[in-house]
Amino acid sequence: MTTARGKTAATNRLLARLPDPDRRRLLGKSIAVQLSATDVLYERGKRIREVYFPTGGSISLIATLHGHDKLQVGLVGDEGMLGTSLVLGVAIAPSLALVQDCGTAWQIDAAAFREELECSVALRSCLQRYVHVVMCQSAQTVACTRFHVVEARLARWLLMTRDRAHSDHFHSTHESLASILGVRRAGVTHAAGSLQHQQLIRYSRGDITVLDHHGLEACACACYVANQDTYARVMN
Amino acid sequence: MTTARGKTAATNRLLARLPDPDRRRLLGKSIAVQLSATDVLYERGKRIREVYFPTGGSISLIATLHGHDKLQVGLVGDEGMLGTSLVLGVAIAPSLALVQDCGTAWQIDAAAFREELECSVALRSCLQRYVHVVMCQSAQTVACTRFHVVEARLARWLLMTRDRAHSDHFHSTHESLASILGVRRAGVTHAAGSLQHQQLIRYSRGDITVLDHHGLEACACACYVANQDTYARVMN
DNA sequence: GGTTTTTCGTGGGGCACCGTACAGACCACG
DNA sequence: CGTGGTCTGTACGGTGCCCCACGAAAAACC
Repeated sequence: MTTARGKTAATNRLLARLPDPDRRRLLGKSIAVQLSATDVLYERGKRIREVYFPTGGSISLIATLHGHDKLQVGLVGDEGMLGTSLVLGVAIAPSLALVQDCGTAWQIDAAAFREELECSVALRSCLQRYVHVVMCQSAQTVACTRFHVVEARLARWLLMTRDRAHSDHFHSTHESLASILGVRRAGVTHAAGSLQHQQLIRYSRGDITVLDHHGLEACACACYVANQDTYARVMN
Repeated sequence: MTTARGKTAATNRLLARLPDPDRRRLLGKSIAVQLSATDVLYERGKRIREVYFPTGGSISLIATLHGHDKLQVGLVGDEGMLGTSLVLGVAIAPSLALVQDCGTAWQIDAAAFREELECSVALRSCLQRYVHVVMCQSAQTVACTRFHVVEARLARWLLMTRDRAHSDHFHSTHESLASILGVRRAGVTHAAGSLQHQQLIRYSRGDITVLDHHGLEACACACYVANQDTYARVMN
């Protein structure tokens, strides 16, 4: 309910878990960058040149099927990182990564990141655990996308984005939501209209406000809570 | 087309990539086990006690949604391994793993496996790459499950299982296929009937024979080839 | 201030698949 | 040889979403 505009010092939750020396050494090799909406950070199959630790905003991981259909397969904010492949020693991006909600991030050169991985046991351990979380969530998403109706999946997306925006207010049109959920634009209009009718959200021309996130949770599929649990269980 | 019943010395393709000394040391700590159909190797959320390197047969990774709906999210044979989580330092299984097609595997105690991971750079590198492959395939599966029709997904599954069985003949009822694909049993009957009508497969009471795998590939979604490409590209 | 662009609402016809149910065919077992 | 269990074929009404399309309203641009 709180809009959380307290502008807490921008941090990344993965980096926050590192011992001070390790984090400091990593940040020493990093630069703070601004991520603007629709920026393309990775393209599927292409080389990963930098990794990112978001400290605000969110990045969408998108799968494309032979050019036409698109679908979001992951959403990364300050709870995660971009470039998990490098943690596994592969410098190829598995999917398109584009900025959904503008924000900031720590950017590190791929080679420098690899060096740090070698040096820091804590970094390796932390990021490998995160990769595991991503794999679990990915499996969950397969089933979710198959079985759950658009309205529930939309509610889940709204909650996830809200968490990463640290705000009840963010931006996304029905059109882009359709591509995220892998449905028609009209399908989103219908589902969003229903949520608005239930007084759970309010939106107008791309401006979305979450009015009642508890109500939204009730509307969303259990995948939202399941993913949160996975993160908490594995990372602690 | 060849039934490949040549019973080539049972090997695991991941282990085959290791330098001789590393592989020998790992196998020294392993035992050969028989996997029987419907054996449960892992349960979601529970501790992983052993890892497996299949040398025959196939194991199904299954996501369950709040008890009811089931769906296969991965299929592992002699091209892969079970227990990828341990490669990431997590001893918790992300999904249910049960034997689909009986066969054999090398089994290694989790602790011993961890030791080997520490020792062998080649093992680490190889398995981390494999984890990356799994992540890519998982992303593909999300989109596939969302967009592709049952017949195409069934065809893909038949091809994948055929590859892992190293045979055009294997066993699975419409009922179990329904749970794998996340559709009704009647839906499988319909799709399988269509494939049989096209002379691509023949089946009877659970016995499935692939008659024309090139024709099946034409029927299957591009995800089959895409996953093969991913494996080849990343592992080489 | 008028025109274009973006965003959202809505409608009709169609398709893939669902839930359920029943019946025939084949196999195993006593 | 009969009986029961397993596996498969099929049918019917219903639903969620598709494709296509048109219209309205708000914002952006000149």
